Amino acid sequence: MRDEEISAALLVWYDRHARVLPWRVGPEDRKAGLRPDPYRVWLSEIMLQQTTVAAVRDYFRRFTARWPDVVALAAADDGEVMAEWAGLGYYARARNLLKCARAVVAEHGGRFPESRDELLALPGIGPYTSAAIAAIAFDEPATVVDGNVERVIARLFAVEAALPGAKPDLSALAARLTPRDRPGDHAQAMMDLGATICTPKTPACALCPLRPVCRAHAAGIAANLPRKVPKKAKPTRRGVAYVARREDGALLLERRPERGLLGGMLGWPGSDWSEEPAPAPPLDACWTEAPAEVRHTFTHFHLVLTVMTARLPADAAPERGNFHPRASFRPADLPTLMRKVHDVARSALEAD
DNA sequence: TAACCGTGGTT
DNA sequence: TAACCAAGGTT
Repeated sequence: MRDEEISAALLVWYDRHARVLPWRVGPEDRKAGLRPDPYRVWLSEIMLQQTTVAAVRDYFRRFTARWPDVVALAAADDGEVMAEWAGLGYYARARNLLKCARAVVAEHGGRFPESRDELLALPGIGPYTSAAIAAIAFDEPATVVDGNVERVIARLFAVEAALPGAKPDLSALAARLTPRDRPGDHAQAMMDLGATICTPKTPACALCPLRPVCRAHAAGIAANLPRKVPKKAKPTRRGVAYVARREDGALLLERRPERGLLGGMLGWPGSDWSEEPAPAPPLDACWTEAPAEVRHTFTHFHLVLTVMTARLPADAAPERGNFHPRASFRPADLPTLMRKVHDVARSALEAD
């Protein structure tokens, strides 16, 4: 079967089985002339980087309700955007989201550029996202290659070389299938197929529109592709977090540095995270160790945090951090690790 | 180039 | 339960 016929079969499947997503214009509406809002396409693509659709849904709804267009987002307060992103992870995305919105306003008059190269020059937009926005929002015949597409292509052409080394080969093969007509729907169809049929562990080949032309299925090795180089084991680090509560209920928090882990997010003052962390209380007080530890796993290490709590007098003067009044403190504004620390500390502070 | 950067669901 | 995995980008 020719490449064009494979693409056509995929679009027929997509017309019937496309997922309904808050940021998507479905195939019927698309063919009727509707186009998605580039702002919503961009926002969804940033949120979806290494993140599942289920996790993104509510964040997308809250962001678009609060900041309906790129001009509004560009004018937003940094802390409010970081708080709204809290829990979604990879916080550099949120910092770059603001940089990008402000660049679109300052350098492009508040409208997203339509070419892949101009999109690629914006903060937080890399090879995948630039192609996705160009194809989905602007109908450019850009080839979109994400983890789904890599998997679909590796199986379709039975590519046995391991990722990430095989990525250039997979991209070249994916480019052969990119149609001049409906490139955006083609990209979304490839990703929907990978997410719902051509899944990592046990692909539903019986339901796949490309099964008749899939070389991995013919060879009986679909579930074994794509091959990947094994990942390194995660080391375990330890640390101490300090939760101080003033008489009036105010809590001592500090804004983390822009760069690095949880950069730009609110957190509890604490030690370094290492094999043997040095204690680093933010002020002299009667610190009590909480009865439970906090365990959390990041991308490249496990973390075990000891939680220390203290009650402070009204005139306490900490060396680090700022007091946040009880009325305005929301655990949901914290990254998940810090939320876990709060849960443990609250139990300890209330368990008199 | 390879390390860094979150989190929650699935297996 | 531990490993795997998800619409990657930056340095």
